[in-house]
Amino acid sequence: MYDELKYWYLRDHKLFWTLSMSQIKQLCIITGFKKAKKGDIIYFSSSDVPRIYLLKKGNIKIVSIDEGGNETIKEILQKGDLFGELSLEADENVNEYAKVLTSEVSICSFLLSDFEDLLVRNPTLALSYTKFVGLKMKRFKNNYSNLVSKDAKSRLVSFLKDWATREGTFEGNKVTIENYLTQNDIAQIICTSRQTATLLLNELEEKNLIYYNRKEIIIDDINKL
Amino acid sequence: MYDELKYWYLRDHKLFWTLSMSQIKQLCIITGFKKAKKGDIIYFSSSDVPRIYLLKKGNIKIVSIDEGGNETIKEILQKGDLFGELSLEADENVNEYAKVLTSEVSICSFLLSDFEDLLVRNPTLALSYTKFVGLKMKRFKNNYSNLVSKDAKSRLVSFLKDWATREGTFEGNKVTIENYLTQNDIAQIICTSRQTATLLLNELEEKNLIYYNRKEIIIDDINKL
DNA sequence: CTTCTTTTGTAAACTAGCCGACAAACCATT
DNA sequence: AATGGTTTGTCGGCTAGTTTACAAAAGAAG
Repeated sequence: MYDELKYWYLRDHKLFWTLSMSQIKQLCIITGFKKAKKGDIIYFSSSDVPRIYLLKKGNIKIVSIDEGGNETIKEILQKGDLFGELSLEADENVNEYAKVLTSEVSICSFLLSDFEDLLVRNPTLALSYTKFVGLKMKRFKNNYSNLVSKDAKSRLVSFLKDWATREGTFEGNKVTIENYLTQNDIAQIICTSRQTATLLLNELEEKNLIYYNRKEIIIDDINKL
Repeated sequence: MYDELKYWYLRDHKLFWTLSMSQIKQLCIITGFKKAKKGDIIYFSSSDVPRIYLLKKGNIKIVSIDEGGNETIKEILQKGDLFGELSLEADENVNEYAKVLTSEVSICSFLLSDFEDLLVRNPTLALSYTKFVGLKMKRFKNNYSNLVSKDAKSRLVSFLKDWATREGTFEGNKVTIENYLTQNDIAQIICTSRQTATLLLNELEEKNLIYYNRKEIIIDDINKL
């Protein structure tokens, strides 16, 4: 029963598609499972043994705290995303944790060491995993060059577009996004101050390009944005 | 004879340490080899078949051109670094090329497909490679957060420190770096304008923290920087 | 409904760093 | 030693975006 559950949890993720049910079962690498609710903080780095986490349901943000004590949003994760020691190397000096954004999330995790074993025994999986990490790197690179070459406004627009395509529900060119972020969150994601983000969002709303409130964001026509 | 050469070229890289000579020889994956000199441009993305490159000697910069036509430095590579389709996935929409910085460089390359085969057959290598890519991602993340939270001055300082530890020759706390970058290059690396970089470098020099010229940079005491 | 907390809206002052422009210094080549 | 190209130095003017500060609005909790 419970094994079957585990199976589906992993099977869901495209990374594990190639594995047979018995393989996953045999390896039985899921060692942790937890639920959490809005506002909860999940420490994962520098805590006991290194793990890899799979977000099964809901949304979380990965936040890091620098010496000065101010927090930066590193990533926003949705259902199906992996996080934790993705580089397969424990790293103490990073001070990151996850914060729950939606009303309820469920997360499962497995030990890094177990995962390594799995990779060594399944070269094809190892290859897909490498591509997966590579893809993540590309996204980062992309963010980076946006930050370098574009201003806050276009950063906001491309963030909204990205968010829409990843999570929005489309009706033609009209997209509705369930909004689990505060304007402050958005500001941090696009690397600007809260005030500037507010300003820009209102500007977009005045031009009738978007409709914003705390529950949802509606983009009237994603091509016009 | 030539095979032996290939062997050493790969063997040199820590990634390939675990492989035996016969393994490398058998796989015989090195399919390209070229020399180039200062100012030369090496196209690698979107050109014919995807490859992975290994910089054997000298320094190059990876540059990308955006729609507007202005170039951004993505990375500075030194002897021993890998570049190209590291994420194992060809990607046309990135417009990147490499530009030679030092008087002479040599580069060898192999086909992405050959490398994939190698990875599938050597799970341990696959694992190290994944860690290698992961490490690269961490560096990027680090740059990113520097850009977000630090000003130009501290970005310059941390770049100099990083450069020094990677390539400088130490005499106690005094470091000498062979300078193959122009101030414009440095400016692009730390994401600022050429003028600001000049200003900051001169400022550091006035305070006797560094000594700068076109051939070398001497950091008087890396701890005081 | 009242109170408290979080989120959003707005405005004014300030500043880091960009941009354009130009001169001086340096380097390579003939 | 003359020429031409690249790199470095320097100066204001300018602007995107920060910071500080306060108020209004929206939720959450009793």
